[in-house]
Amino acid sequence: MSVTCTNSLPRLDAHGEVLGQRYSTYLVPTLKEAPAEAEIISHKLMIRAGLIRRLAAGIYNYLPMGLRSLRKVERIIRGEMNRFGAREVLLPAIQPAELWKESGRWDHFGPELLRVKDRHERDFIVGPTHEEVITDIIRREVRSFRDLPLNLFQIQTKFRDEIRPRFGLMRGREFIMKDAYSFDVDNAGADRAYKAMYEAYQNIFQRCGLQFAAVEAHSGPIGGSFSHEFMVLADSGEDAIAFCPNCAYAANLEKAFSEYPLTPGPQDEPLIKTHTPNCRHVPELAKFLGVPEALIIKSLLFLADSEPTLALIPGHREINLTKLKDALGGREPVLATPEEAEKIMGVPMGFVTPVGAKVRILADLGIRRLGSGVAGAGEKDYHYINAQVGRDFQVESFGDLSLVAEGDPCPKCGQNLTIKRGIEVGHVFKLGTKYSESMGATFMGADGSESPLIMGCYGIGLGRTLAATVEQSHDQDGIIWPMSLAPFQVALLPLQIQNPQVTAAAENLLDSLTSLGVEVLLDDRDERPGLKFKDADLLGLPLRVTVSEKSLAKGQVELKQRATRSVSMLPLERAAEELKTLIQAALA
RNA sequence: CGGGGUGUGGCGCAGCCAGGCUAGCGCAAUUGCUUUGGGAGCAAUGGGUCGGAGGUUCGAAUCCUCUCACCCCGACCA
Repeated sequence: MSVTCTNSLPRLDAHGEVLGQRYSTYLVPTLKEAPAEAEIISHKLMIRAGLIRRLAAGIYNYLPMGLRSLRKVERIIRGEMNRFGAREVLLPAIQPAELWKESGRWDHFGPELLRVKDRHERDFIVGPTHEEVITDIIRREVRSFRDLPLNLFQIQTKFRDEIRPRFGLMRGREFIMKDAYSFDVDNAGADRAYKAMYEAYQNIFQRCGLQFAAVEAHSGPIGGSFSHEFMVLADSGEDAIAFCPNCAYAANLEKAFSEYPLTPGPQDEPLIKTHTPNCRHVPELAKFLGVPEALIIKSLLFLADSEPTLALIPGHREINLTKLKDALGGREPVLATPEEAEKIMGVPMGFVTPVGAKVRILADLGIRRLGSGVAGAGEKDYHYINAQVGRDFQVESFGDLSLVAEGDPCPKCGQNLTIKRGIEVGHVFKLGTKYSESMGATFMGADGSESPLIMGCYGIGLGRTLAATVEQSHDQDGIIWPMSLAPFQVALLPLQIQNPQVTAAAENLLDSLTSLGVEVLLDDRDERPGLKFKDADLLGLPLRVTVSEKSLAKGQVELKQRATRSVSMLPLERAAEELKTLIQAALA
């Protein structure tokens, strides 16, 4: 068995990638039908186009074509990170448990954290993120303000044992992430680092050809820090975003705030207990009493670490669990079941009352504006009318607990907000001193005093960025790659490969294109034209060049642009230069 | 974790409820001939311990028990 050898080695680009790849010697297992496991379009197309294959739930192989695109995302990210002053490192995937115990996250991270033991029964984790490791480096190596500021990043594999991985690369358990960590001596410096990363991220997603928005994000109970998520707009996105069509306001629904319209309840009216048979739910109660739903004080019983808390919110509003969790100091609120509620409050759900309640009561700001309203009476089939805040029941604290809804007024300009869906591809986060304090990462200032470093962290999901690109850029026939992320820039299709003239013309074009640094996939398979066209559409390379007997007779080749489907003829001898020009224009 | 569903050749599926010879179909693969600008035709060929284990039975892809894997929905509003 012998293999035919080409007389020369292939041309490589500056990154060591093959410029002109022959389909016949590549691995591009395209499929006519999408495997049943794939649900969303990007997942289906990435499998059908032979970019990825699933190994286990939420764990994927990148095949050669997929890897080429991944590398391009990686290079764009690396370039912008370097440009904005971050320095690349590479940290281990496996980390000793001690570090996580020190930061407190060994106990608090939950089952997402994959814990493993080595042969000596010592505890390790597979890194879901690297704050601990990076902080450990800094506390060992950085002593003085003279070493600062510093921003370190890496591009590396993470593992998070997600409850429910789904949508292919979109929410995997193992995934590749760019994570950066900044260290500054003061808040002003930390803000500068944050702004630099914000700008870098805008460049990155722009260069990836994505339609995206930077939105205010939930920052959790980590302190008075702030954060932004970079969202790719797509209907299949797992996140909801509130947008103002008028001003620049945009926020993750978890974070979005609105002072929604509300008519205050009557003041200083007597508390009246009234019979409300079978009125368990807000709409039926409002209808029965002939009052607006907003006047009803919804009392929801939650358990946080089995401690009961009553959350009050106007009847026409919904609770934002993320905000409630923050109000509970980061403990996960779980809505009590009807049985638990009845056991704790002594009445069936729907009649639970804040009046005289022995549990902790938190209320939405709307309740304070409401002043008084209809509340459960703590007795089956009875409600109170004119239950007044402060007089009839006491609230431990008021806060923003409400979920923003479509049409709510914008907190900045008052215009009606709209809600769109998005895929979170990046997150910039001001951490403050959470890790530097718990892990003792301090520096000595010019005045000789020792202070904790101010940190920031900044992440981008590479696979998710790739999937989001496909999600946003495809048609019925397949992927439409932006020039910047396409595995190859040109698909070169000789149609009659048994015709030596056609083959020679294609080989010559391949040679001149690669000598100009153009990335070409030459479909040298002995297949019918229709099949090659279908595969080319599926793979979605931006420029398709067809070499056929027909066009060759006129000294031309045919160019078809994947995105626009526009067709034009190029003179054979100038084809390479013209393609090169097109590519440069697209990348500019 | 709760609910629903699916595991049959590389991919997509039928067969299962009413057990019965060598387990089928389409695509893909291999070979040959024809064909050649939008997933070709004909012919032949190869490939499956029917997810796994146990059980019932003369006989199990099919029925029962256990188990593993995967997918979807939910884990949210009184």
